Amino acid sequence: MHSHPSLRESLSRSDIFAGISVDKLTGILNLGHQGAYKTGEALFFEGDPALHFYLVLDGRFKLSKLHENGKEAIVRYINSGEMTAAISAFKKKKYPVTAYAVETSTAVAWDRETMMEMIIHHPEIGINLLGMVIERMDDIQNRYLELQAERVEQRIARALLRIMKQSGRIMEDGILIDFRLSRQDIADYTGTTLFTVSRILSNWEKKRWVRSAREKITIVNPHALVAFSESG
Amino acid sequence: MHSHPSLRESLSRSDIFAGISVDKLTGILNLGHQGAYKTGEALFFEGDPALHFYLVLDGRFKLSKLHENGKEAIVRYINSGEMTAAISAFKKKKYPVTAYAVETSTAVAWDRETMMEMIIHHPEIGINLLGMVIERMDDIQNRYLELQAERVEQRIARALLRIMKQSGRIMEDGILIDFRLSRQDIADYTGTTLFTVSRILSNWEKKRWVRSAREKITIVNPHALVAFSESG
DNA sequence: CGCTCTATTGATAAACCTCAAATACAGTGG
DNA sequence: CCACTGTATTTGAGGTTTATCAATAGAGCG
Repeated sequence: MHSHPSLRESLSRSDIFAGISVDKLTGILNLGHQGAYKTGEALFFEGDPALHFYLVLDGRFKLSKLHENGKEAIVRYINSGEMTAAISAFKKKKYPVTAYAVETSTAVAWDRETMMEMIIHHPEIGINLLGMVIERMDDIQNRYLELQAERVEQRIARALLRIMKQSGRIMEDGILIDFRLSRQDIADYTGTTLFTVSRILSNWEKKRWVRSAREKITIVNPHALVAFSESG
Repeated sequence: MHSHPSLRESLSRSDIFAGISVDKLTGILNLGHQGAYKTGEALFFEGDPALHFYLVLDGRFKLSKLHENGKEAIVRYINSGEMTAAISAFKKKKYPVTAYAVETSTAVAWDRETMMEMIIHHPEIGINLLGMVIERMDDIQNRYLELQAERVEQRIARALLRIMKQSGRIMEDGILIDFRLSRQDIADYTGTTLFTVSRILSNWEKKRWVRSAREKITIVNPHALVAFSESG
């Protein structure tokens, strides 16, 4: 079957399926389910019974957790080419995890059993997955440490730099963060309030470190931000 | 080779090697390096060049990260039967991760290559590892959310309950946390200061929720703590 | 019995949240 | 093209939580 050639392209470019031969990829592909998602739509809710492993082909999702007191924490952004898994793939859990599309997006999904089959037949996939998860774990552990050890302003600096690295687009006047990112989003990502984010961004705007509009942020002076984020 | 029978016992009881046949286990064992660690000794520093995957046979370690400003965050405790990996198994990283023995402990270690070999030959191990890492990820993500969304007192309540579940020993007068746990440790685990922890524990002691001595804590009324941790 | 490490407690201050009110902006339908 | 409506954002005032600093007390160890 020679159906999805560009899709197969995406797969072989992803970290997870790197090094898997073309015919194997075709087989893997045929086991997955493709879907399209509009902004705000959920890729999965925690507890989704059927599909558990997702590869983002195009677009971007935000992975967030909702606390019972109403506060939301953005765990990470999942960009195209990246995978994510609903934790319930392995276990039921307390606070719901949800992946919302941040822009129009497409993704492929596999259910748990299929994925396990794939790993059994191609252990490299398991190793790649393991590497990915360990890397993410390291990321969240670092942010956990930063949340404990740093002040809000420093955390926001790091957040912007992280997001910039992943999703920045170079423009003449700086590096534009290439999707709708509100003050509230930044607050949820850094563990503060939209008010505090607003004040800090205003302050940075005066210093010409950033320029911002409604849900759009351009980093004008990344160097200054880096220096600040590292010195506190 | 019929050397370490009790060690093999430990392996087959661990989540990672569950379902692996006895002769395979013997082979796996012979590839690992055993070590003994006194309280305070490091199982690994991040960047340890040789050994990367560790199974705790006996005792307990604390996995912590040190921020450049001197603050320490305890990422989790690793109890006997549990595995942990130095992240540098896959990538170099910024803040050092270190695993310190909290009591006299023993562990087996495998290097990266050996572990990869094992996974290639026994993909179930890869799947088990993946499940373990995803579960830990879920744990740290939950704590990340709680750190953002909850007040100190609530976080300390949850911390004590978590640690109690993992390492509690039932006594006549309550559930004793069975290793040296200082106010500073609790502070590093919950993202606060030893002073605040001390005040809160004193307060709880008045309410008869806990009893505490130097580096020893007994939970007298777990029910009250649970109720408090869930209501805020 | 002195030394060192841990814990307690009080006073003070800083960082940040909360709430309120005003303003700016984007998209929509006429 | 414009008015309208619903968000997003800004900014200020005031309060709360929690960190910081200092000083003291207690526990274990050689």
